[in-house]
Order: sequence, then C-alpha cells, then structure tokens
Amino acid sequence: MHELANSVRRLYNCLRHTSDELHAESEVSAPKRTLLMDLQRYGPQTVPALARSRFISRQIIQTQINELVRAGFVESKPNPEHKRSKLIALTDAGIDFLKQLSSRERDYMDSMDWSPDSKEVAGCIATLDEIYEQLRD
Amino acid sequence: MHELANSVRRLYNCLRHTSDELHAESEVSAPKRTLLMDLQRYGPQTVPALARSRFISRQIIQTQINELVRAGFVESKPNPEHKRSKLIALTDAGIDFLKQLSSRERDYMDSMDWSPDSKEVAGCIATLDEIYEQLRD
DNA sequence: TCTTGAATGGCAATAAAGTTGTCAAATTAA
DNA sequence: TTAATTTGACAACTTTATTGCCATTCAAGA
Repeated sequence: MHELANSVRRLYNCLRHTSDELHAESEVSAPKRTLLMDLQRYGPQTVPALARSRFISRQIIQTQINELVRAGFVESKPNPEHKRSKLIALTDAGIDFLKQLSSRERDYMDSMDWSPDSKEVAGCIATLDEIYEQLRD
Repeated sequence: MHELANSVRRLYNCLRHTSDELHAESEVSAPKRTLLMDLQRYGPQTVPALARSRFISRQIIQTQINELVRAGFVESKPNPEHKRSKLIALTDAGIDFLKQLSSRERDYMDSMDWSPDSKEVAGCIATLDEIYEQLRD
C-alpha cells in the first residue's frame, strides 16, 4: 500500500509537470485546469462541492473560480436547489479551451511512439477508483 | 489516458488528505514527509536530485531540507562525487519518525475492515510505473 | 411554526509551496 | 585550458491553501 501511494504520487508529479509543459502558453494553472476538466466530466457544480471533492477549503476554490469567471471560461447559473449557492458551469469559451487542451494532449501522445495497453490501463483505473472509494470516508 | 490521469489525481488528493489527517499532530508537512520517505526508500541523495525527481525547482527543496535539518530529521554527509553538493541522509531521529508514520498507517489500515487484493495492487503499481517511465523523458 | 445549527459567499490575514533571478564556487565537457 | 553547467545561498515574488469572521440561506428538530 505504501508502494502504491509512492507510485501514485510519483506519477501525479510527472503528469502535472508534463501537462504544465504542454499547456505552458495557456495561462491557466494546473489546479484551474482540473476545475474546468471536472466541470466537463461531472457537469455543473457548486463551489463547495468542487472543494469537497478535492478535500481542500472552499475559499481557495472560490478564488480560482472567480478568476475563471473573469477569464470567461465559466459562469454562474441559478441553482434550483439553493438560492445563494450558484451552479458553476463551463461557457462556450471554456469548452473551446478544453478542446485545445485535449488536442494538444492527443498530439503529444501520438508523437510518442508508445501506446499503453488499454486493458491494463482499464484495470489500473478500476483498482485506483476502488481504493479511492474505500479511503474517501 | 485522460481517465487514468483523472483517477490518479483524485486518489492523490485523497491520499494526501488521509495522511494529513493521520499525521496532523506530527508538525511535518506532506511535502516534507515525502522527502523523508524518499530518503528512506532510495537512500541518501543531493538536494538537486530530490528536486529533479519531483520535477520542481531545487530552491524549494533546499528550503524544506534546511528545515528538516533544523528539526533534526536529516543531516548533510560528505559526497565523494561532489565537493559542494552534500548528500542528505536520514538521522536516527528521522528513522524513528518514519517508523511512527508507518505504525500509524498500519493501524489505520487495520482499523478499516478492508484489504486490497495484493495481486491487483501489484499490477496497478506496475502499470503506473511503466507509464511514469515512458512519460519521464 | 419557530428556532437552532449548518452551509454558503465574501473578505481578510496568514502560512506554505513554488518560481524566477542573481551570484560565486565547483564541476563537467568541449 | 576554456566554456558551459551545476550547485548553494539569498531575495523578491506568485500561487495555493488555511483559518477566522460575518451576514445570509438553508435544513432539521422541538
């Protein structure tokens, strides 16, 4: 289990570095990119929900979302479940931006003459997610 | 591949949070704990080597190591390969500290009535490490 | 229904992590 | 030998993140 934590941390650092290099010109930091990606993957959410999923304080997420709003990548939408706590959603500019990220990453993967075994990766994801579910509480 | 990066990041955040909770009283931050763990796992290293393995600047690692030296957990040792760049090594106090961390983590895992399938975990580690090796360059 | 407790956005102060730049000494490579 | 790189030390700066506070909104129980 220590071994796994070590490998996860090491790969996490490497992935962050690789994507920072790849998207250096984009002017959007890694934490903000992950916010945009989560909004794409999981749909509109409130700021506190985004913070809870990262196990960090809602205040810093609020700051980052405010900056993404100013940049035009996300916007507040009325939340039927809560009067004050708005849903944060991607704008068209945000969706376009994410397409650029994906495109750059696809090109990079293509440029490496290496493609991971998809069954192996799928199994790995399943294991990581299982451990995540167990640890979450 | 995006899926895997997402799962890695999510589990990484969760692991950091869990270990922060578990070692809250220890007064040693997560990045510094990882430095101590790497010194245990991979042996004495120079500051720039530790920085390179994290893909971050050597200056912040120097700061963190200096603080760990002041705390008595690591010390500089002569480096036969380099006159200025000393090897950083764990002290006895550092080794003891790591034993406390391990003990706490073992207790925590035991307290959860769940143990991951060791073959599954081993396969997962192999996949993560393989991807790391590919991405490193 | 009323009241209490929790969740939320906004603001501020603070700390930690991390980057960038500079300089002199040490090392490596040409 | 010379030129380029690496390293430690120091400084200024930015970003990430925490904590505390307040007023408002929401949820749950008496």
